[in-house]
Amino acid sequence: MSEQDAAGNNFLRSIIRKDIEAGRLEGELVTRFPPEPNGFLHIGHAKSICLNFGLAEHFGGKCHLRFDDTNPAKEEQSYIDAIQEDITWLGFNWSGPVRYASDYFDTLYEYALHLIREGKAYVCELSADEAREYRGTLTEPGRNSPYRDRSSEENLALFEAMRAGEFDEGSKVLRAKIDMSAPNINLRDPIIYRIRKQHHHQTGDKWCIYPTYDFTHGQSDAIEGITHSICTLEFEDHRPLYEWFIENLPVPAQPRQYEFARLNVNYTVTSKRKLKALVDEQVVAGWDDPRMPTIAGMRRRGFTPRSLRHFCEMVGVARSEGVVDVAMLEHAIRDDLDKNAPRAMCVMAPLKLVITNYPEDKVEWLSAPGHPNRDDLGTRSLPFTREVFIEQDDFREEANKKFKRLVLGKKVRLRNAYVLLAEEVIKDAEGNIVEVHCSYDADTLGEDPADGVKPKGVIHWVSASHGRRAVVRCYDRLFNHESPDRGGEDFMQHVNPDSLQVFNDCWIEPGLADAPAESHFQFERTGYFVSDRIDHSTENPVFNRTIALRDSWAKAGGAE
RNA sequence: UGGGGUGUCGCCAAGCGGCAAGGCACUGGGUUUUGAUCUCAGCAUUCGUAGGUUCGAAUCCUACCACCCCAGCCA
Repeated sequence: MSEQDAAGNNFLRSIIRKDIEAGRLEGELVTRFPPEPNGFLHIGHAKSICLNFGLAEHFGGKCHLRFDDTNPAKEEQSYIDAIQEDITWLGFNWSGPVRYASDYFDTLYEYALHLIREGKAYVCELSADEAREYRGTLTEPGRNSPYRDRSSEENLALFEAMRAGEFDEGSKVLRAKIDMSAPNINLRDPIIYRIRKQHHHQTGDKWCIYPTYDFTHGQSDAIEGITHSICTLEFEDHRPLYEWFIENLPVPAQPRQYEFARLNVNYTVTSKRKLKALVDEQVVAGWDDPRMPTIAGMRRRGFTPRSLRHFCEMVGVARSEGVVDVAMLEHAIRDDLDKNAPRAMCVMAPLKLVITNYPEDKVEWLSAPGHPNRDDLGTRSLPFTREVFIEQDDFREEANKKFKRLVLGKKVRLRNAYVLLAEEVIKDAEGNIVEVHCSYDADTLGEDPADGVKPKGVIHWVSASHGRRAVVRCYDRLFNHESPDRGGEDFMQHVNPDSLQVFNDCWIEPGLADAPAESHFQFERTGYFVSDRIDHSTENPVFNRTIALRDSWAKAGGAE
């Protein structure tokens, strides 16, 4: 086993390995990723995707994509489309066609009839409220429904009438007859079919009764020959029911369910319900807003499939619930982009520098590496001119020795260019610094100054005459509370009001405007950015900040 | 005072009776035309607690404690 494998090792791999060794797998490993199309996929789903597809990849098996579409009231075709795009973007390919639990509605209906004929299911006419009462509580057993002992014939007739649309929604349900006194509430005659006079995105108006999750999932797994059905911990209590159906129905295979702990990340929410609320209440611009922990949002923010997959690998798979520090996610994307993103320069809050000893009309095209330690990323040309922009934060009239940038009367190196000396500050009537006049040392291109005194600072810059205007959006965490979830409905109160900051007067090196949408860069000394996949164009460049560079100076209070 | 789970470093997480991996975070040193990267070093005498078995226990046994999930005709 390679080190890589050892890192990705987890209890599920052990289980599968043992199954293979014991010859319990007749064919190959088959897993599935079963999203309900009622929202966009989020980072937690990414973990499940990496797990299910990753397991199949690792053991040379297959992974199906199956939409768990048993509740037409909440589902939409648009979500189906988005989910497929997310999975593909992450770099996974499902085996065979896109599948739907609704593909099996006919079979599921037959299974229900089978249960009825066996005396193991009945039509119940208790209202929802009554059913709740009869169900008992966590500590008290339930009571049998008065409809529990109908004959198979009567149940068959009633169920068929349900299917024919003869009853109102909520008036009747089909229940499995198991045990109303079971300590596991899921076994207290669970509802397996309910009446929903709803148009279904896949089956249209063919059905007015829909099977529940419990009655659908395991049987769908069996029909598809899923060998290991992996879900999150909250379904653990459903496993006995999953097994009950498999045992009591003429299904073609015997899948097994295994559970793992879902992913939680601090300073964020991973609940489709809450994410939908953020969209519906327009706290964000949409499911793919760069601040959203959705896969589409993170993509737009500038995360890469590789970084997300690496993150999921780092996080691991286990059965203990915990909260992963966002710092780990941030590490994953920085790590990837540091290695792979070409470098560029962008000034976000410009201050004009006039290099007084540089000829007015002169333009030098300086060569700069695409990446400091990757020659394969080539070089780029930077126009050097008399007037350049630097960051306002990179100049001070006076400063202590810790400030390694431009100070009046001191020297600094312009990244990939010359060393210059700040000689004069020009201010407006209010005393604001308007521009700084400097002189440059023509012998310092790629060389240290002749006097041997090396400037301690290096700052980025963009030609004022040849640079291009750009809009840069900086994103911060959407919530300013470590666990916005806790305490129930109040997560909206923790929304960070400053999660988006737009810079409209940014200057980028000219070549950057030609970047295609969704290109990743490191703006040196600033952070990692991506050209927006929707709004960016050569005419109107728009970049999103994916993540800032680590900044030990700021951390130590340097920016004070 | 039901059932099902989980408890190993600030956060994830290996470990499966032989003497506590790794990653993130953090701290300190070095390199550096990015206060980035890289690099070196440090970071659990201890595994929820208390007993017990054993030459030996995070790993086995017992009891206790804490936290999570379950009473949708959601998934």
